[in-house]
Amino acid sequence: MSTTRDNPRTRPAKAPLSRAAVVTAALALVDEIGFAAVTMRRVAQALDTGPASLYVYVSDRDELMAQVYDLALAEVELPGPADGDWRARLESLVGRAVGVLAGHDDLAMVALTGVQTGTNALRLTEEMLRLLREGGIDDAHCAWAADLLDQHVISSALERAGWLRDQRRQEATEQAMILKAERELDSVIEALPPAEFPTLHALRGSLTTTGDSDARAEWKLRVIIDGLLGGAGA
Amino acid sequence: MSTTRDNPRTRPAKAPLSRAAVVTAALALVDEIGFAAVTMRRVAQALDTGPASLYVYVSDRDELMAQVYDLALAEVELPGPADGDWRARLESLVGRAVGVLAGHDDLAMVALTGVQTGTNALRLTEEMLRLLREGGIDDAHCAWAADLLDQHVISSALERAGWLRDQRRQEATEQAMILKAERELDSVIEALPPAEFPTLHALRGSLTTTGDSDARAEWKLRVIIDGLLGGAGA
DNA sequence: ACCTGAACACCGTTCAAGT
DNA sequence: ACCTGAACACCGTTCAAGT
Repeated sequence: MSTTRDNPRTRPAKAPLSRAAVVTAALALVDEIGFAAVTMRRVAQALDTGPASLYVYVSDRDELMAQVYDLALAEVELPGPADGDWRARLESLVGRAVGVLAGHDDLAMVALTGVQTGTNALRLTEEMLRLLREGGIDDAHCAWAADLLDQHVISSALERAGWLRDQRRQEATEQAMILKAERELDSVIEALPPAEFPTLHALRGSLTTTGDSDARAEWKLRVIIDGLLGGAGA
Repeated sequence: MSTTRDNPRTRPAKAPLSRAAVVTAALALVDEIGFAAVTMRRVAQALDTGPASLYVYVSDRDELMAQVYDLALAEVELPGPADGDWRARLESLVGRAVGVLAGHDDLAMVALTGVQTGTNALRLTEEMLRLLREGGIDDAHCAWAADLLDQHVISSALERAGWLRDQRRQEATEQAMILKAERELDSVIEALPPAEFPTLHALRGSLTTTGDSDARAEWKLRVIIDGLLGGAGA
């Protein structure tokens, strides 16, 4: 595989370094080797240069990853009239954001460090707020509601990314044991003293069935929107 | 400060290494220098030993941090009858968990890597599930509800930890400019084309007032519980 | 048998020296 | 003026060699 990179036939004649090229290469690497494994040195290597050269275009690793995060969010298409009323559109928007982010390993971790102010992040926030207002959510609460939905997007994306990673690893090892993590939690609960943990024992079956992470994320989103409409949220 | 550690008068005669000692030292370091800055080497240094010695008691950094996370959760007191009905107790429990975790910098990041199966994490989950059932939440949905509440705890703790960090840094530099991040977001929105981002402009005031992170976390929690009671959650 | 010094294979970031 | 080789100050983890 290293021969492919070095082969002048498969590599473009020139590699005109630029901020966009660095960010694009980093996103491709996230998909290839995973978020945590993307280092400045590896990004540089992918661009056939030294790590020091990257600092001409990005100030540090965190800033680079923030750019990568926003580039990924460009993949999220805003829902249109065909997606239904404001609530259906909001659910579409959130679902797509989760899907896109989960498709780039743990990239959503970037958003945990603070509010993202990239163009695409703002584009999604704008649409989220617009739909919330259309749904009659109080102006005073829209910001908090968007925050809550953002946290849902990030958490669900990370959960789903982890699930996908496990899935892939399982495929690679061809193990028949479906969902190792599931069985692990099951046995942990089983070993707990029933007198102190009666509820965990009673609900053991439903606690360890984590397979349908999609259905769960959608259910959570419905709960949040219901809450926004029903109680203190309005 | 380094003289204090080396001074035999202030240091116990022996340092009997153990798993508990390693975990306790690591938690103290998280509070002192922050989650990201805690390395195996620094933990070893705090215990007057070499980094290799830690691997007798923990298998790697992730496992150590999982232990530290669970040790921190021991600080969370379960609500009692004095805290009110199931809902008031649930809100207390969640609020305390957020407070405790936020008090240890970004330690909550540990919980993003997967379901935590430490004793204290399970103790909190047990109580959460018990209260949800007492509140009449369907058995089939309790696991998902606890998951949603967990995500809220972790997200809110990280948000609050970041806010506390900014606060501390601000005090240290004695800067009068209150909440730099706030003003930054404000100016970003201001610079946005109003035609494309009308809602962000309209809600600019409420979007950039992030000060009361406590009130916001409590509002979000109310929304979630309302949603659990009102709609698809029941 | 248990512990650990020293080493291995990495990091992010800087900056003087080159073009 | 712009770019980058080489270096700096770190990492997590391993393992052979000591006690």
